[in-house]
Amino acid sequence: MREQAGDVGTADQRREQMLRAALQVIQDRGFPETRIADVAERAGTSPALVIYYFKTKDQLLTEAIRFSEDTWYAAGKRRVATIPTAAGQLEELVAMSCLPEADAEPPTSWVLWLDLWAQAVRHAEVASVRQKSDERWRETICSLVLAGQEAGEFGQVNVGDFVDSLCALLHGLAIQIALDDPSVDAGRAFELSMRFVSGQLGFGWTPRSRS
Amino acid sequence: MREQAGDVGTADQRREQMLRAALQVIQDRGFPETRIADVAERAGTSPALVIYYFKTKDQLLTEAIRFSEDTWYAAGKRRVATIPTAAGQLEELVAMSCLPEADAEPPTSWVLWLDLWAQAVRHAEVASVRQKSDERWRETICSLVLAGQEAGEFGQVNVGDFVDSLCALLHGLAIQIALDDPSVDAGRAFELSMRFVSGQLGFGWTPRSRS
DNA sequence: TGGGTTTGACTGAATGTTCAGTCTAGAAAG
DNA sequence: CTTTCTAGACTGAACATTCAGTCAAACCCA
Repeated sequence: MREQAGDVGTADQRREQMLRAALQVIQDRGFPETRIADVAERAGTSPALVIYYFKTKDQLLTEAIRFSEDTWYAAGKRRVATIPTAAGQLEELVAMSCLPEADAEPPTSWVLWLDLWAQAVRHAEVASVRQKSDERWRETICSLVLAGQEAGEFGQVNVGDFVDSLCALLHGLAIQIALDDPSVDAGRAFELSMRFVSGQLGFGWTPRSRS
Repeated sequence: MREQAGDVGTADQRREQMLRAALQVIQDRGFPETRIADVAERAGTSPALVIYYFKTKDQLLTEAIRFSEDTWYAAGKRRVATIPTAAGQLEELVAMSCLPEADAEPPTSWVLWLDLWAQAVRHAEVASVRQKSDERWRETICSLVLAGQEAGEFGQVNVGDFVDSLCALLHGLAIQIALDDPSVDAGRAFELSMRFVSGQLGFGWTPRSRS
């Protein structure tokens, strides 16, 4: 096997390159309208090669979504790890699901979620990706809140109820953001979420500048 | 034109019949996978006839969604009108967006919303349907809350913030319900929503039996 | 070392299917 | 007889997938 330093032609890298390309296409054409040819073009290869790596279009798209979710979750974990207080961590998570990131690699945007949800209805594989992703996310928040409660940062609310409500709220706001709704932009969504969080958990919070 | 009493062949009725058929197909195939032939079959006619009534597939689907939203909104208005207190009215609206209806004609289900959102991203016409529908809904709740506040039923929260949060929450919960998420079923969604509402507006509320 | 053989990455040109939309003509109503 | 409505057959384009093979690196064995 080629193990040299700057080698960009490895199979794994090719795969990932295609997954990224797929995500971009999904983002601007939508999941069901995404053509293999588009992905190939974006990745600078031929349709046949895409099929060579992923047996079917379906597999390609499903893996792309999974890839996106995993990356997003990993980024969340990483960012939270750098923050000391539970309140700060929670704020960071809320920020992640409200405020757009400049870096964005791959660009896990809200639009993708809309497709994810719509596909999950009929597509079992996608449904399971979503389900797992959601669960993972909820558990992250859950344990974070519990830690905050033990540390005395947060009041004693029912954690299960709080987490489910917060997640629903964030998803609902994500829809507005994704669709550019004039009444709720990203900043507003962030503020509403944080007001909910601080109100429920009983800690003080005031709007600051965006990071 | 035929104006006789029991006539089911009128153009308008034909249209509506097709719209209903379209909604059913969208529901179980998804918006982008809905074929003219499916709709025709469901409506018991030919594809050509469907095109005769709606010039294009796109127009058919868009109108179907609009039809669904309008019907749903009208039903909401009607139901709310029969209830005296603002708190009761609000509860009814929350129930409508959480609890499944047996009658359902046409079956405005959550699944449809997922498609609506996903389509709205790229499809301007659909986006405007969604936008208007959302706005209408928000205004309904808004004026309802204001009325409740004047009547002294509700406390003095910022109505704009409350409405946007509630709508987001309801949408987020709708996703879970639509996707049969094990952690949040319809009943739970209703309870979480009502707890939020009563908490924010400061009125007493305890779970009762579903209507 | 050098020949042959294997293997993985890759491609361009088919293939076959699926559909939206058209065309033509027949039925029904007035 | 004319207008409105309806259907069956058809067309043309779009697209996923297949196929038959090319090319080059890697491995093997004398």
